[in-house]
Amino acid sequence: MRLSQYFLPTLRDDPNEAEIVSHRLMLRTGMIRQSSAGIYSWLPLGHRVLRKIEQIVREEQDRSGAIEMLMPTIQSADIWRESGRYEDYGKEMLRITDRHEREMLYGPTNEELITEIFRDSVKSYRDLPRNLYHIQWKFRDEIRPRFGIMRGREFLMKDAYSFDLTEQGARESYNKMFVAYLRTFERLGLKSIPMAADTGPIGGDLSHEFIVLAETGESQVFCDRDLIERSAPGEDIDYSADLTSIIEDWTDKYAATEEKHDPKRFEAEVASESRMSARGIEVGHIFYFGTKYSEPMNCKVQGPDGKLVAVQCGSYGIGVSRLAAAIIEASHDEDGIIWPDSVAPYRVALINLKAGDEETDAACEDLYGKLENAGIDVLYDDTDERAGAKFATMDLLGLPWQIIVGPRGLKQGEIEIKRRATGERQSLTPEAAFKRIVDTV
RNA sequence: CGGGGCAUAGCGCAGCCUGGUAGCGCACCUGCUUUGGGAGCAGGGGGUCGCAAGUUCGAAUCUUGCUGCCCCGACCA
Repeated sequence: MRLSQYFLPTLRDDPNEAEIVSHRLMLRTGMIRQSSAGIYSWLPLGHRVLRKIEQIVREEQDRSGAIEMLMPTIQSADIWRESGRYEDYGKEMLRITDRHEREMLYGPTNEELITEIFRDSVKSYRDLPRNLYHIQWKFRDEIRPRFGIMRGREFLMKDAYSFDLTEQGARESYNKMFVAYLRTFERLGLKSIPMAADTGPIGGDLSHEFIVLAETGESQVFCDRDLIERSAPGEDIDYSADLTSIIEDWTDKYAATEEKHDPKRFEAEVASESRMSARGIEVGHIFYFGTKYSEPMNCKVQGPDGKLVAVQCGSYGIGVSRLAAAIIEASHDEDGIIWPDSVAPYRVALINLKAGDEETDAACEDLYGKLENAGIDVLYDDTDERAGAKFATMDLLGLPWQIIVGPRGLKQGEIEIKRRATGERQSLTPEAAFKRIVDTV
């Protein structure tokens, strides 16, 4: 993409209303614009990031055996009456009346809808287990939206729903999602820690929040330092195998959010040098809820013995739009964003230090064409801004690599590449620079 | 929802107290000079001063009502 042709309204100053760093940077880099309280438009740059995150989430869901679909944003109140949640959900649910005075709502979640679909289509245990997911916009009319995209009212969420015949089966489905989440967050360049969460009326040990560590995170978390060193299972993970040992490995150390923190247990279980207190952001939540919806909504299948049984269910959320902010919270410096390679809106910033100079233009055009042909996303600053302004803007945008081309270097037959994360620079011939970048993909 | 604050150009702000031609910085446009870390000079464009009513010869400024947004708290992917 040529910057001269792009839509990238950056801001030099911090907007007054932006309190946290991700909100400030998202506004300044022209990723988002507020539309009303807690509701945002995603401008081209932000949209690219959102799509990249979404794609990684999708790939890991697919790998785990979950099946993608798409449910609507608007739902009928009827199914929410069936589950009994229509009254329970309160004012957080945005209620809408259509022209025929039918009661509708903008979905804050989809348990009811997926349960209705499933019960109408599946009658036999032979069609279990299944895990269905979608990536769709949700709306929760938060009392106080804040922190930009981080706690907006409208947000993009991946939500998966598992259906099993037995509790044991449900536990296996749960474990698959657990592992898929570890892989997802790692691919997004984040350190995530699963923490036991409230299980609600069902009880048991099957609910975890996935917390990303970031200095500016909104909740206080306490854990064993060992957990930070763990890495997620590799691509070759076999989801049909027993995953219990992996889960145990990740849950045998102390980890709790402020709400569930027990200082006495913390001190008893964790050696003082391993005790860690940090800030975190909740980016995922998984839980098993058994027949909470299948029972009242009559979602039953015939078992091998011919008897009807209510299906065992769980649901699994990832805040896709929130992740964009969480990644920035976890990865930035005083100059701007530092995108992990996997979600960067463009991999390379190509900086023409003297647009209009024949030799410089030619060198840039050549590189730009080669990079594009190699399938590498490149944002080419072909404007006639001054060098300093270009550097500042590109540092702000935080693309992983900068290729800096100017007449001075070209006289020696060299251009410069810079790694945004470290600031490390290297002078190379254009050919070597191209090869260097291609090799990192 | 309780408490606090703000609303003047795309962004950041001054002007309001003490009513009288709407201003500054950044951004934007034109020209000249400049050109490897947010350039300089000159010229220029852009504002129903959140909305409505009131007071007044005259309201960004005073009064009342409303709306929007932000911050703190309880709640949350």
